[in-house]
Amino acid sequence: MGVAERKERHREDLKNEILQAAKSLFTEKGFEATSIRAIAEKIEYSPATIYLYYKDKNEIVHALHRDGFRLLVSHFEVLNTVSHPFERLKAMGRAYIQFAVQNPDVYKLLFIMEEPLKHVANCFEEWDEGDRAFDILRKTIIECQAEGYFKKMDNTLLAFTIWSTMHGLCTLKSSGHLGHVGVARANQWNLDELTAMAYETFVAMLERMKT
Amino acid sequence: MGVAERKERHREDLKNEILQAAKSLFTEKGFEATSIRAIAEKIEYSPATIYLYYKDKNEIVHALHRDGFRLLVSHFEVLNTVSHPFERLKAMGRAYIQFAVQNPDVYKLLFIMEEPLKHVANCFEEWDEGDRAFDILRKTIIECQAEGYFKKMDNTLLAFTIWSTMHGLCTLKSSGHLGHVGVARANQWNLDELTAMAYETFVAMLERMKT
DNA sequence: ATAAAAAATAAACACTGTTTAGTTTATTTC
DNA sequence: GAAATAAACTAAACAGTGTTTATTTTTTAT
Repeated sequence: MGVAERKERHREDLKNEILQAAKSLFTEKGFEATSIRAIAEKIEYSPATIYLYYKDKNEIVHALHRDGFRLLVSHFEVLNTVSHPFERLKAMGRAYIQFAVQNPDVYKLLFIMEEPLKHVANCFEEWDEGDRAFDILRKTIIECQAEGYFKKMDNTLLAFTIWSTMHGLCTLKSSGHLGHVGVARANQWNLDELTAMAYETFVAMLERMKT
Repeated sequence: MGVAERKERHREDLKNEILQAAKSLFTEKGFEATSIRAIAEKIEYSPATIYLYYKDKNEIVHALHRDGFRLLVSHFEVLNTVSHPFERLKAMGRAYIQFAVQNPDVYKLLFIMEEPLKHVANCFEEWDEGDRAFDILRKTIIECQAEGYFKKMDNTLLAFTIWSTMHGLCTLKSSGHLGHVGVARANQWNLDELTAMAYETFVAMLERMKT
C-alpha cells in the first residue's frame, strides 16, 4: 500500500515539523511565552490542527523531553574515551555544566519542570532515558571505587549527592540566584568563572575521598 | 490626624489581607494555578481592587518573596545556640532541607522562580535578606576553618558549593526527579530517607575535610 | 462524476492578567 | 444638614491563553 505509506510518512513529517517549531520557539522565547497559536503560525497551520497530531501541549513538551534526554546521553557517551574513571567523572561534571549552560531550556525541560515527568509516570515505560543517564554516573563511581576512591560509600547515594551538587550549581547559576548574592558581585568573578571555581572546589573534595 | 491614621491602617490591613489570601492560595493550589480573580474572591473584593494595592501580580509575588526570606533567616537564627561550628553547619543543612520540605511553595518562591529576583534587581536595595542568609553560611564555614576544617579553601566558593548541594537535593527531591530514577524505587528507601541519606553522604565528605 | 473519508479550519468556550470608565461610598466644606 | 470633593470600589472590556466543536475544504475510492 504505497498510498497509505506516503500518507503515514506525511503525518510523521508534520508531527515532527510541529515538534521542531515548538523546540525553536521554546528556546527562543522560553516555555511560558510560547503558545499553541505561535507554533501553529510558524508551521503555517491553524491552531486546531496541532491537536490532530498531539493530544495537548503537555504531549509536545513530553516529546521534547524525550529528545532532550537523548541529547544529554549522547553528550555523555563521548566521555567513554576517557579511560581513567576519576578523570572521566570530572569530565562528566564539566560536560553536565556545559550542557546546562548551552541548552538552558532543554535543561529546564529535563530537570526542573514537573509536567513532563508526570507524563512519564502515567506511561508504563520506566523512564529509560533518565535511568540510563543516572547509570552512567553510577558505573563511573563504581569504577572509581575499584581505584581506591569513595571506599565504603554507597554508590547510589554518592551518585545522588554528586548529581545534586551539579544540579544545584547549574540551576542557581542560570536562575540568577547566584548572581544576586552580594559577595559574588563584590569580587571580580563573573558567573561562569564562579560556577567553574565552585565546581573545582567540589572536585577537590571528591579528590580527597581516596583510600 | 486620627482619621488619616485609621485609613492608612485600614489600607495596610487590606494590603496584608490580599497577601495572606495569595499566600494561602499559592500554598494550596500552587503558583500557576492561582489567579488574581481567585485572590479577589477569597477576600470578597473585585479583581480590580487588587490593583489598587499592588501594581501587578509580580508585586504580590515579590512581597511574599520578602516574607519567605525572613522566615528562612528566622529558621536559621535558632541555630546560633549550637556552639561548635561544624555541628552548627550540619544542623544548618538539616534545617535547610526541613524548610524546603515543609514549605515547598515558599522555597520555590525563594530559590527557583526568577520573577521575584528580577524585582529585586530593579529596586536599588541590595537584596539584604539573601545576603544575610548567605553570610550566615559563610561565617559558619570561617569558624569551621578556625577549627581545622576546610583549610586553604575559599570560604565563598565553599559556601556556594554547599548551598548548591543542598539546593540540588531539595529541588530534585520535591520536583519528583529523584523519585523517578529506577534505582531509587528499586530499593526500599522512601524519598525522605533517600534525601536524608544523601545528605549524610555529603556530610561524611565534609567531615573528611579536616586538617 | 459521485460518494466516502480524511484533513484542516473558523469560531466558540472558559479561562488568564490587566486597564478603563463609571459607580458607589466616605469625607470635607459651606 | 446639603452640596462638593475625594477616595474606594467595581463592571465591563481588551488581548491573550489552551482547548473543543461544528463546519468546510481537500483527498481518496468507487
